[in-house]
Amino acid sequence: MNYWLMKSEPDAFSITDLEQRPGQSEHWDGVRNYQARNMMRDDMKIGDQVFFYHSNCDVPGIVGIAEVVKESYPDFTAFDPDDKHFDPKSRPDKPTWFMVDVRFVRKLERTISLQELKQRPELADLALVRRGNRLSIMPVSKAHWDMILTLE
DNA sequence: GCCAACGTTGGC
DNA sequence: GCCAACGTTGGC
Repeated sequence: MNYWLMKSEPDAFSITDLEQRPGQSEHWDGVRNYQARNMMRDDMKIGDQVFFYHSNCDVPGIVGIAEVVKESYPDFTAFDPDDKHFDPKSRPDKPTWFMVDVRFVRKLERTISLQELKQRPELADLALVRRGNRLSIMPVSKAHWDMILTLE
């Protein structure tokens, strides 16, 4: 089993939004970065655990846990000219962009803030806290996953 | 709102 | 293939 962290702006889609979706699951559309796409397309498997991270907000940090429930398939929002994430280069017969479905598992008892994660020497090589990192999806080692949960 | 740190685009 | 210009991300 693999572990991941996925960023979302809570104004656009929050952990509470996921919790309130029918079946508490949602497709993770809109990823338009090749590195992130490759991880979704090639490496994210059913049952993988995901830290749900709120970015671009008052207190950026990890707020909950989700789980992969459907492996990669074409991101159909790329085909829709009216969609914010429309990409004319991605065609249904040859899609550029992919997504997975995730399901709500639980909220953390409290937000584990980015500031707090940065202060932990054990997490110094966690991709999230590395300088200049902007990846919206990144792998988390089991050791880091377990360590982060002890902070809860 | 600012701006650093990227990634992408396109002229050459 | 290089690289300047531009757009985006996301913390602060």
